[in-house]
Amino acid sequence: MAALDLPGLDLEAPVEQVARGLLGARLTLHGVVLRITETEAYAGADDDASHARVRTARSEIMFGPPGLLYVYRIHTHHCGNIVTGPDGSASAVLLRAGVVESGLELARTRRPGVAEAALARGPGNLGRALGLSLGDNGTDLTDLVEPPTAPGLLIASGPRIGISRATDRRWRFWVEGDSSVSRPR
DNA sequence: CCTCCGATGTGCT
DNA sequence: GCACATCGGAGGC
Repeated sequence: MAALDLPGLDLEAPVEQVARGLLGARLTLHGVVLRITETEAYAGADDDASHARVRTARSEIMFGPPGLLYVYRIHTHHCGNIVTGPDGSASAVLLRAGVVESGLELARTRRPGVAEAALARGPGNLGRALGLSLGDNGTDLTDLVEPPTAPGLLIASGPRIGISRATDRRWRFWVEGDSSVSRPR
């Protein structure tokens, strides 16, 4: 059986399917519980927008077993992904936005003066609200992710944001109408 | 070793 | 719409 066995959420399924399935899931990290509202799927060698289009020290984690945390740095921010797919295949789901359901005070401390709905809006802001750092790379999320409990979410999709290659894939997914979801540029 | 640039966000024009 | 912070990673030499 898979390293990460979550009811109703098969992390070894195709990455775009997992990205959809993670909407409404809850992630607990560094004192904050986040309900995920926006994700993006990234694959391996066949995805020119993915860090794993080439296998390097940075992307190595994406080739590992599902359920691990992949953290990368972009400019002044840290972004978090959940590794998916069988061990040996490269794919991950970028966490783009969420709603802070617990640990609100802590998240506010990390992002002073920011409206509640915007605390984890955008991957960099989400990482900050969760207190992510490169040291979190490789964290086993097995006991830290709870699959969605409320089925029937209205899910929308569109092109991924901020990439210059493989822009034809509609691999960004979000909960329609949720105020925490980020806007395309 | 060196140069270029980014799965971002904010602030200013 | 555009500049820019800020530094690790990727790739060139």
